[in-house]
Amino acid sequence: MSAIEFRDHDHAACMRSTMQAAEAQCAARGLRLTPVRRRALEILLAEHRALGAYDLLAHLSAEGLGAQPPVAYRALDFLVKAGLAHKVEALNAYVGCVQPGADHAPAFLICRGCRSVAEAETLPSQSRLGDAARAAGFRIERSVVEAEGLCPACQKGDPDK
Amino acid sequence: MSAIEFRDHDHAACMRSTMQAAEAQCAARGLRLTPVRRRALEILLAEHRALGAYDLLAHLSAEGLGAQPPVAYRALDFLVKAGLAHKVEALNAYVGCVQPGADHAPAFLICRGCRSVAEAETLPSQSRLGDAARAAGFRIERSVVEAEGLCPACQKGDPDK
DNA sequence: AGCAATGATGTTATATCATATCAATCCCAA
DNA sequence: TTGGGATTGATATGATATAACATCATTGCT
Repeated sequence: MSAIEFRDHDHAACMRSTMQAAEAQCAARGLRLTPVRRRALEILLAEHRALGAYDLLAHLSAEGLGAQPPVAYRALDFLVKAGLAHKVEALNAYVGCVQPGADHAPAFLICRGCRSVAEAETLPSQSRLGDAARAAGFRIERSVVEAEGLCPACQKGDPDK
Repeated sequence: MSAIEFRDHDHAACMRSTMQAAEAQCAARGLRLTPVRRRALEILLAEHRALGAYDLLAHLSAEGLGAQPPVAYRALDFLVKAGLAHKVEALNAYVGCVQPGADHAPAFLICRGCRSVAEAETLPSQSRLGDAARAAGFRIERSVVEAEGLCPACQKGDPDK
């Protein structure tokens, strides 16, 4: 994997292509990417960071797109269910998915310096936890794999990236 | 690993030996296992389930061991820092550690039927996420590995185990 | 077009999880 | 025996999340 999130890249293009992919997904699956949902996704994708629901709500309400918590939570719920965003459990925060499409079990690298979040893939069934689950007769339905630490930029003492 | 949490076992003995190990740990490291902390750990170990901080508080206050949230959170904070309990991020809840001792990066199998939690070990550096981290130059400091699903008993339609 | 069913949004209120702060107390060591 | 650090008690508040219900929009049916 590439962890593009931690590297310099053409972020405008990155966002455009991700939004296009999201739209294609919704069209293909009959999901409605309404203005609030679309804007919520754009906000989540604006930086490769996790945003709290109330942070998102602040952005939305500044744009007149709703002022109460349920607005943000409903948009997040839709995006997460549609696989367009993920919840980062260790932060109680949400991040836009840069590979919308295939169902996937995401894994995150979370920088505690700049709060950037990079997404990788897991195969829980191939992990040691998968071994343990098989041995115990446990059926895994969803997995949460998150690592906190320091991204390359923050290791160099540049917490703003 | 054995996932003793999902199997019938002599739980009284299980708790006794875990509490002894916890005491030994504290003695060896100069930590004070005060009455509130000790009781909190016993409550967490009473079943192999995750308890919310306020669930724990309810037990404690029923025994006259404090009535306000900070009591529970302070006890949990101590236990987690001492490695005697863990936070289950996916549930915002806490579970007693059945292998107190060595610093470890725990991984959990969480049953959504009966809320039982089994603890396994991870080696994040050996996982695909570890590969991704190395490739990205990311330094992992802490990892969260949790799988939700159904334990053997709940797969058989026995949600009370 | 008219209409019903479903989905989406607006709004109020409240539930749940967690911490800041400061005073009082305990415990050990010098 | 007293002083400093850790622990506990108590009040208040902050942060995250959902329940419930009214209204509005979209779609599909006739």
